[in-house]
Amino acid sequence: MRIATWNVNSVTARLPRVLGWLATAAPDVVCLQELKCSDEAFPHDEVGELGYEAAVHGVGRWNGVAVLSKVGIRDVRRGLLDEPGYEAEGVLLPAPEQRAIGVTCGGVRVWSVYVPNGREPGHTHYTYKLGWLEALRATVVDELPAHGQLAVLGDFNVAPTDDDVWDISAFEQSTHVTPPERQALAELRSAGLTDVYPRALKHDVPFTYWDYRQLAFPKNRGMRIDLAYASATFAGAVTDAYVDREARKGKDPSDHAPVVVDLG
DNA sequence: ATGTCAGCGACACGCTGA
Repeated sequence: MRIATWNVNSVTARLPRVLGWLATAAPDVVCLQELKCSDEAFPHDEVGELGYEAAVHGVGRWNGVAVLSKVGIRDVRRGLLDEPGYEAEGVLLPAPEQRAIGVTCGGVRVWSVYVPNGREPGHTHYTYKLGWLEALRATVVDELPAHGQLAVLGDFNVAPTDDDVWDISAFEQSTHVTPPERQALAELRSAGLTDVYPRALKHDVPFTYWDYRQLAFPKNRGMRIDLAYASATFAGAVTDAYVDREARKGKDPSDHAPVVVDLG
């Protein structure tokens, strides 16, 4: 079974690229992030023509996650256990955002997640990010006993080590690399998950994200922030994993490339 | 050679978030 994750930066703006990639890469299950569309506006018919059912958690404009599957969809769970909302300047948004969806596909439990960006260390959004990662950990702890093969895939907005960014000296005072963010990932792994490290098809580090600005992609100024965190049973079944950096090239790409994981 | 993009409100482009 082939399982992939891709932050598409608007499924509406990216639809031709997404459909083309689904047709060629032919994953059985795909986790998408940053849909920027509602469940009703999601292109269910278009992905359906390629054989996918879709479970969607989105509301429009920002965020939004989905799981597409050719091998069935069961037990859909929208949002995390006790998921925090974003509190800006003392004002708590009325409900959690659309950043996590859990689905069982062909016997594999899959979560598609879009971790909050954090904006800058010390910002209320940064505190929210750390709290959100803790709710993700609690959700994994809640689900792991009932599921052998389980994986959390998505845009984690954290680079696990200094080697996962193009130049650590460019990230002073930045989110994505701070010790508390990395500690939150370490606690997630301690709950029983393994970082499935993809092959680099070019260069020496399998980056998954390159900023649109300043020629970051041609200069390979990237980051590895799209991750697959897998249970022991899932990780033990992995036969291959790679970043499809071809999907970052050409006209109207997302700023993220898909991560593809093959299970034997 | 290239030096950001998407959605929104409102109908032109500035604002927000990434």
